Amino acid sequence: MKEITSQQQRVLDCIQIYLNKTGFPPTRVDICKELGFKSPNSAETHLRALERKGYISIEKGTSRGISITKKEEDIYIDDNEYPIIGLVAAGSPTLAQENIEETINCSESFFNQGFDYFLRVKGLSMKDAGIMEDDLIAVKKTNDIKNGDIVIARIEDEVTVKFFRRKSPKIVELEPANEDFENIVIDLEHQELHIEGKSVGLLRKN
Amino acid sequence: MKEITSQQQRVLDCIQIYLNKTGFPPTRVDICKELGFKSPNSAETHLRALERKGYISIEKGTSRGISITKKEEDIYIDDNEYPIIGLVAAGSPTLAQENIEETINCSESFFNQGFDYFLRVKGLSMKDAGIMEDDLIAVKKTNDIKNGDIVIARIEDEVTVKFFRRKSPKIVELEPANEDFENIVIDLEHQELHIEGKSVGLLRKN
DNA sequence: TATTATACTGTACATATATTCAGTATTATC
DNA sequence: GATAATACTGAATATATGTACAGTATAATA
Repeated sequence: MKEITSQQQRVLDCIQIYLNKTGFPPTRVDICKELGFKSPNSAETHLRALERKGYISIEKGTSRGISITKKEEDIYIDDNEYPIIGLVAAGSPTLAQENIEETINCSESFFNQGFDYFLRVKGLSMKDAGIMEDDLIAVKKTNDIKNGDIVIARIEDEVTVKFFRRKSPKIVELEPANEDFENIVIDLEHQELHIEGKSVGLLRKN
Repeated sequence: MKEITSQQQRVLDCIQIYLNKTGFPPTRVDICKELGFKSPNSAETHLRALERKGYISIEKGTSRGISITKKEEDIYIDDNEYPIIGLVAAGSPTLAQENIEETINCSESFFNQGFDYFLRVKGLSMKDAGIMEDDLIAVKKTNDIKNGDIVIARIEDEVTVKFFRRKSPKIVELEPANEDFENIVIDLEHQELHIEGKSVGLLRKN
């Protein structure tokens, strides 16, 4: 992270204080009022400098579109805050900040086994297993998968939740729990299958 | 804190998720995009309702001037031990010591609303609602029941979990979520129906 | 010495945004 | 049966806000 000047630090502090006080970021004019500037462009140039140096990000054309960039230390989940990650149609579920909807505080042993994050379910392909849309699956990252486990699997770029069935050393079937969906048969010689983890529990908020 | 409707809850959740994702609150149009509304006034009226009920505050004339009011539950660091009670075929679920299988430690606000105990589900009469055998339902003791709520009901000595449907002032139907089960029709003039509470969430340990 | 970054004032303008008004429809409440 | 609350669409508007442009001045850098 690049060095910032004392004035830039004042602006950065001002944003944080304003956020704590109001719950939303300041406008250029708000910053000017707080710090005594007379032109909104004074705030603008400082904001641009802070963005260039990686301390904030600014959404273009968006009012109050300032967000303070989280330091890496803050991203890693400490102790008992477990992130909820949206199940995106394409791409792997990652712990990148922008994918985290919310966090839930509970103990590591909440679901008997340890787990790593919550995955928000899309669709009804596992409805007969009692997994409904918007349910939160407690996911444990592991390669220790047994037949019949509910796994979070990635095929190419598609992430899906299904029962795991190994048919032969080279053939794996991913089986939905919904008669409207078909089994996904994967020939490991020709297709790549990545197991993100398995379900160790489920949480539903009405 | 007053009750809010499911749509108002969706808007509240939308604000929280938007905040977590971007670092600043959404505009009316942002909320419309997220929830599929076509008029900014749809978001506006929901926001006004949420403000009136004390869930958010809105700064007048200020873009993105929404802040989520902290709940009392969030201010106190509460973890409580919530008991798991077995759903016995006959008799009311009671908090008597001998009925408590185990306790679970979590915050009161774990399921958005407060709740009182966990009920372990027997049978599959609610399977199409994603409630499977041995699941734990978070039960809130209340008489504030709306049609479509999942209630824990006692008829004479039999305790059951079903959808609540009031058909007329004197007729209530308890509707299972499983085509192998029949609706239970209760004539309040001739049968006693006691509502133990309603489901506000669900927990499953694999 | 020329260039770049910092640190401002001041004006102007397109547009992002809150907010009001006019409707329609359904449901709950009195 | 009337009233209020919920749940929307759709259009219109004043203003809040981002952002570009034109300047001035100082300090650091190459």
